[in-house]
Amino acid sequence: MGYKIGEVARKVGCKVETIRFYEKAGLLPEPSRSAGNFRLYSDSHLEQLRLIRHCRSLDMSLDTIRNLLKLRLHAAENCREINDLVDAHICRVEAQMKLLTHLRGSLQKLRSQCSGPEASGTCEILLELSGCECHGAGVGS
Amino acid sequence: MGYKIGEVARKVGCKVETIRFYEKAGLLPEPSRSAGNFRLYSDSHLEQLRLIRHCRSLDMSLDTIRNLLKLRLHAAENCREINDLVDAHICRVEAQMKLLTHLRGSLQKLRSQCSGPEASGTCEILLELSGCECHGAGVGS
DNA sequence: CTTGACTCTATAGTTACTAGAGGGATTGTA
DNA sequence: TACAATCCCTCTAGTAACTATAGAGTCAAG
Repeated sequence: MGYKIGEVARKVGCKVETIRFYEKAGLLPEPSRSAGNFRLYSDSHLEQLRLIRHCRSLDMSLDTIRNLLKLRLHAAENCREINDLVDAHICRVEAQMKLLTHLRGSLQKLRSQCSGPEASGTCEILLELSGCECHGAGVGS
Repeated sequence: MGYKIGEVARKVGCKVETIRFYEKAGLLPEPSRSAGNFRLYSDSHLEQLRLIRHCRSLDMSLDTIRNLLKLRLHAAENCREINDLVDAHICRVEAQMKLLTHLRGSLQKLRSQCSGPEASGTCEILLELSGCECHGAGVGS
C-alpha cells in the first residue's frame, strides 16, 4: 500500500533527496509511514510532486509554487488569482530575457574591442573592463 | 596614504562587505594595513575591484573572473585565451536566453488554457501542471 | 544468516553575497 | 580631556534550491 520514496523518484524523474527536501520545505505533505519507518506515498502525493516539478521546470520559485498550492485548495474560486500568478511569472521571465539581451549586447561590444594579438601592446578588453565604473545589477536569475 | 574600505566602496559603488568578501574569495589581493589595523587600498586595488564589478555586471561567475585575472598577469600573450573566455561567457548567456525563450512559450501556452471562471468546473492550468511528467532542467541562472 | 539494495536522520556543501553581533579605532565637539 | 558618532575589525549565520555525505536501520533474496 503506497509507493516507497525511490519508486516515486523513478516515476517522477527526480532525486530521492529532492522529495525529502520538498517535504521539509512544506511543499509536499508528510506521507504515512511503514512499520519500518519508510515513507509511503499515495497517488495524490505523486500528482502534487509532478505539479511541483512541472512548475520548477518552468523556473517558478518554491515560494511561488507554495502560493499556487494554496490557491489550488479552492481552484474554482481562485481562477483569477491563479491566472495572475502565472502572468506575474511570465513577467519575471520576460524581465530576465530583457536583461540577458542587454548583457549579450554589452558582451559582443566588449568582444569586438580586441584588435588581435600583437596589433596593440595592450588588451583592449581588459582596458575596457577595468576602465569605467559600472553600477550594474547583475542578472539575478 | 591609501583609501579606507568605506571610501573604496563609495568610489566603486558596492558594499564594504562585498570588498572584504572578494578578498577572502581570492579575487582582490590583501591590502596593507594602518596602525589601527584598517585596510588601506591603492589605486591598483581600485582598478582591479572595478574590473571585478564590471565583470559581475556582465554576470560572469567569480570563478570566471578569477581566470580572467590570472590571464591578465600576462595579457599580451594571453590574448587568445581572454577572447575565448569572453566567447564562452557569451555562449552561456545565449544558452540562457534560449532556455528562457522556450520557457516563455510554455508559460504562454499554459496561460492560454484558462477558459475563464465558471466556464468549466475545473482549472485547466492546474490540470496541465499536474498532468504530464516533465524532466525539465530549470533555467540554472 | 549474510549480502545488497533500499531507507532513515542530520549535517555540510554549492553561489555571491548580505546582515548581524560584539568589539576596537578615529574623529569632531564641548 | 571626555564623550559620542562614525567608522572599521573578525566571525558567524542567513539567503535559494537543492546535492552529497556519514552513520545507522530495514527488508528481500539466496
